[in-house]
Amino acid sequence: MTQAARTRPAPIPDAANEDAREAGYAHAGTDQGEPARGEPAEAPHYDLIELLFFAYRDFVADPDRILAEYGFGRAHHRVLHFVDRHPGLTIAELLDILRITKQSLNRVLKELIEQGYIAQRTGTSDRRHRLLTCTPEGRALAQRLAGVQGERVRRALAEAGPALRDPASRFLLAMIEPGERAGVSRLIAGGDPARGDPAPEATP
Amino acid sequence: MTQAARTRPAPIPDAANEDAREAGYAHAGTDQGEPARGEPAEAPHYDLIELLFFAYRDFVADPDRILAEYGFGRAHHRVLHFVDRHPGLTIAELLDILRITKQSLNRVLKELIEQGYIAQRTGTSDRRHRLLTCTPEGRALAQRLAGVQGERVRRALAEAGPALRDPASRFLLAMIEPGERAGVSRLIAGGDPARGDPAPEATP
DNA sequence: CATTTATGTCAGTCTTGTTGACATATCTCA
DNA sequence: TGAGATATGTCAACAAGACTGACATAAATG
Repeated sequence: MTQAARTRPAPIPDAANEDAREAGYAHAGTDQGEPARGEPAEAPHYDLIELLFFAYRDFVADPDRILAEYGFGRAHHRVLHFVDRHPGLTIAELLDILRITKQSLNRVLKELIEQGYIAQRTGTSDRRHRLLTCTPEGRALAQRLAGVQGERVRRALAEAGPALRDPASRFLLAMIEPGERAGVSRLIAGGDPARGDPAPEATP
Repeated sequence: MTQAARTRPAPIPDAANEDAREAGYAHAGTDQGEPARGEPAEAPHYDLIELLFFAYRDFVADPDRILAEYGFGRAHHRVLHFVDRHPGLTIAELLDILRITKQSLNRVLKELIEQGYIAQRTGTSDRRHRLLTCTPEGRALAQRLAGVQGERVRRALAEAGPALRDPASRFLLAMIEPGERAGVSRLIAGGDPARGDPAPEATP
């Protein structure tokens, strides 16, 4: 057993310390402190804020376990995922999606290439470009990872109601920076990340 | 300008490389490859998977900017947030919420205490416990951080429809590991993280 | 009094992000 | 054609935040 899981067995602490809540600078529950007379300035949606934290925490835990088998991390996952979803992606496009520096990207990308999960080709119309694609191994891993995440989503919708799919999507999209939403929508719709048009089906 | 934002100005790449999609191990869009005859084994919900990634990315970007002013990071934010929400929280409870090691927690917690954002008291019924509370400064910072995240949520609901609040909550809750949901629900409802009952209002 | 529990701490490692500087190949435009 | 801009690659250093293992102390508990 690792140290991350402490000595205590229960997933939720079980110490029944009745006095633990004699808070000093206390406040609790629904009272949110008046911000400035006049405007009640509604309280933050603490429920959604925290649900997003916990949901994301569990959402990435599944892939993390698989990635550990390969000696990879989350950074590798993101690269593999978007390259799998968008074969022919360039470095610049990937940088734009991931919002990290090219040095950070290069480190993990180099490993994925060296270990045969991603392949590079030189662009033909612009030979400066490096077009990234997954090898069969990379594709298999990417799909295994998407599999466990998709399974969590599938189960969530099955349990909470398939009707939630659309509202959940719309909420999450609205949580994205307004200026980015169009690009993200195109990307998710399978569109070319570089342009506005739909995905040109891979030429066979 | 930093290196993270590359030379190219556009948020979405603008190179019109028409040939970029002559993929090698190509696949695209909706075809998901047959998994094993018999069961069609529905494709993963790539839309929700990716929306979660992008939404979370922007969701944490707001606090990150504020935290940088104080020389703090995301780890400090999480600690501050849950201590603010649950005054009198113990170390063990916090470890259980955050799912990190005590060493990791201790590093950031020590900084928050030394710099006067969080205060510690010894438990009275169990003097081994350290009951954590925010100082006024800690509370102010915690609320400023919750403010920007709450504002994003508020705007999302205003734009995509207030009716989404409940469906979004239910979806996110369902995305959480089943065994954890009850505890998370209690926590969010303002309940004592250690027990099953509602929050004992802070004794004045 | 022995053991367990809650917490603190030292020391080292890993992943993944950052900055700054510089190199190379290729494309574009005047 | 040649000057610049663009796309990529790379070296070196650094920081945050996670991890591991080991050990120390105080307090509760039987």
